Amino acid sequence: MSGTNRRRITSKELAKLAGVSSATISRAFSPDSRIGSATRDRILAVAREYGYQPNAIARSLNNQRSRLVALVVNAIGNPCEAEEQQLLVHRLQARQLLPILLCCADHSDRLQLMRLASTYQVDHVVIFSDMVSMQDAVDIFHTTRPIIVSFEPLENEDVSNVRIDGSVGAGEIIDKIVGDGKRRFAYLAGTKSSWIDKLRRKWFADALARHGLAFEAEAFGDYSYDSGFKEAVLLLHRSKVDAIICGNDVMAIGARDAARRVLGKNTPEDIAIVGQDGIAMAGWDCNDLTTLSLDHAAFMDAVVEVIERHEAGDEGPHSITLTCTPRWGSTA
Amino acid sequence: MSGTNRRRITSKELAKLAGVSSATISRAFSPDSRIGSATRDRILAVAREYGYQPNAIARSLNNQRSRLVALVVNAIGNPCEAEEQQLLVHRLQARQLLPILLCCADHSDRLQLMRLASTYQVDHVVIFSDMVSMQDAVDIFHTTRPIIVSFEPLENEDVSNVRIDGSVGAGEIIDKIVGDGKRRFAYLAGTKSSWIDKLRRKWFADALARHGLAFEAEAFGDYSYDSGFKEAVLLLHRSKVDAIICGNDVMAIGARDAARRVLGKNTPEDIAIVGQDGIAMAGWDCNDLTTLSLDHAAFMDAVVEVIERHEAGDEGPHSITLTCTPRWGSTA
DNA sequence: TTCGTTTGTGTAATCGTTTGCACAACAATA
DNA sequence: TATTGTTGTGCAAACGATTACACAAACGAA
Repeated sequence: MSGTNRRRITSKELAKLAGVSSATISRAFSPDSRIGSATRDRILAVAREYGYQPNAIARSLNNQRSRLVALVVNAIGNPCEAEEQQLLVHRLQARQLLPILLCCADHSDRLQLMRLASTYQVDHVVIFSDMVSMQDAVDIFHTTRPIIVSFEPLENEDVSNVRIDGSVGAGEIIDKIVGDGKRRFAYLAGTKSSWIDKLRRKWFADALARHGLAFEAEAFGDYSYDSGFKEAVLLLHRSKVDAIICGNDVMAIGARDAARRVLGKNTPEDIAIVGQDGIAMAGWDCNDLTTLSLDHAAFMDAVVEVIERHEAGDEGPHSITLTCTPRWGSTA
Repeated sequence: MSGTNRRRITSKELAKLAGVSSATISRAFSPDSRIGSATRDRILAVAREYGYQPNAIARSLNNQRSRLVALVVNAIGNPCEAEEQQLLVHRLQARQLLPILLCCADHSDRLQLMRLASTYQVDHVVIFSDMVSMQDAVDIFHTTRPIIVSFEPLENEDVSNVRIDGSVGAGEIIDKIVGDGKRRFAYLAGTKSSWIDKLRRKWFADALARHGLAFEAEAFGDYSYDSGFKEAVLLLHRSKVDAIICGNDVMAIGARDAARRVLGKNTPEDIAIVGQDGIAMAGWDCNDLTTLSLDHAAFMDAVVEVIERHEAGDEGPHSITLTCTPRWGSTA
């Protein structure tokens, strides 16, 4: 009930109250273990009365399984990651797995943070952040069943991963824009160091190459609206591009606003602007962005699929590849 | 190094390797404990060599302190919560506290979820969600140092909390809009059942009352853009309001788009639209929303302040109140 | 009746730390 | 030299569960 007692009751104490041994208490809470159903019912009743719940920390120590999952992300504030995390957290919760969030943005010491999480004996690790090297992650979590990485830089490691391939979708988008008469492309990257971003850029660069074109200008932001706005202004002042491919949707919205407000250019007539991610906001009436979109639900299904295989004892490595598709808006 | 050994080395094993007892290993990792500095250095060196880190699960069991913090939120996808969570997670990480995320949206069984988290002996709980009753939270986490609730329905409980008061700011916004000649107000609520939303509505209703006005129409959404859009359309079709106060910024953006696109009404001339939260997106050039804004950083500072007092052993209850201020845009 | 099997329960070891207590070595003091 | 203090270390008992093993009771079959 609304007990205000500070201390939690232990299985040994409950055992005394129910007139059994603590082993029997434990069995009452394990779905398939040899125990009389009368005993179980009685124990569960007494447990409810005294608010007893088995201590997960103690259980984890004994089991060698914590049912904790470390989620290594860049920034929750980024809508794309937020949408994905939301979906993943729900899927984990449905499986009685609890997510521990590690946020790598800003100047936190990422390695130390991962080391800290690893001391909690997490059962799984999902790396979304491209700010940590895969090798560091593998080293630090060497004891955890091999980690899952969300993107894949090369086919180098024997690490389970979920890979995103947008090359085909990027091709379709470039075809359309070139078909509309645009020839002078710029790439507005998420970050300078991100390998994810380098891969994504390559999808579009390859598609351009098939038309005998290449990026005329480059700029680097930080995945934020403000950086998209600011870099687009600079870009459009120093070169005469008529199409900008952006590292994500939020930057694309920033770039669109910059083009419209500062340069007086409209999409798609004066300039084509393309985002990446396919976040919900891109589809809002006020944005209506053309974007290379990923099915986030399918993405997270894939992540969970790998986790479940690991749970089942099949350590893989497993690899699942997903593709991105264009979502057409009025900006390109 | 890049060891691929599955099992983690224990303090007892390391003790053998270093020629000491496991107690000494433990002391080497405790900042202020009686241990010779030569011994400590040697142990730390050997530990690094074999990749030893103390097992936090075992430590938690012994210490009765897990350094885990449960964050009970509605939805990470909601930008306002995402921004706040981001700030909070950083502050926690800086204190070597790890956040466990409980996401209450959708149809997950919130109570069971909280019970699950409570078995992990979390040191603190922060309730952001208004989908769980405070009483449930207090009951389930009765063993944890009293929980922190982000808003406060009434002065009813002896629970530490951080309270948001927007009454003054809401008054300023209403004054401005009434001064601009608007008289017919609607409230587009976040949800029907949320007590947070009821409080927020009251701030504006009280301000209207001072002008001898009241809300002429009401509608209920779910804090999403789509619900803001849809409900605004219905609202504007069935009543002749010239000002809409929305439950959050995202719905306000949806309402603004609906007014513009479906009804052909512009802000602020034809209709005033006001948001709440003060998320970054509200300030984007394409939105430029007038909103009752909260300083999220100060908010999270306050949450951490309470956590730190609890950590220091002062269980309070503590209460901190923050106020909201208008952020003027072009929609009102 | 007697033996083998099934069922339900208790005993005790284990998971990997931390920490109170005891004690040896050594330094400082009288 | 004998007497205190101070340091550094080990021993062993927690912390709160789970589970292999042992065993008694109940049951069916011969």
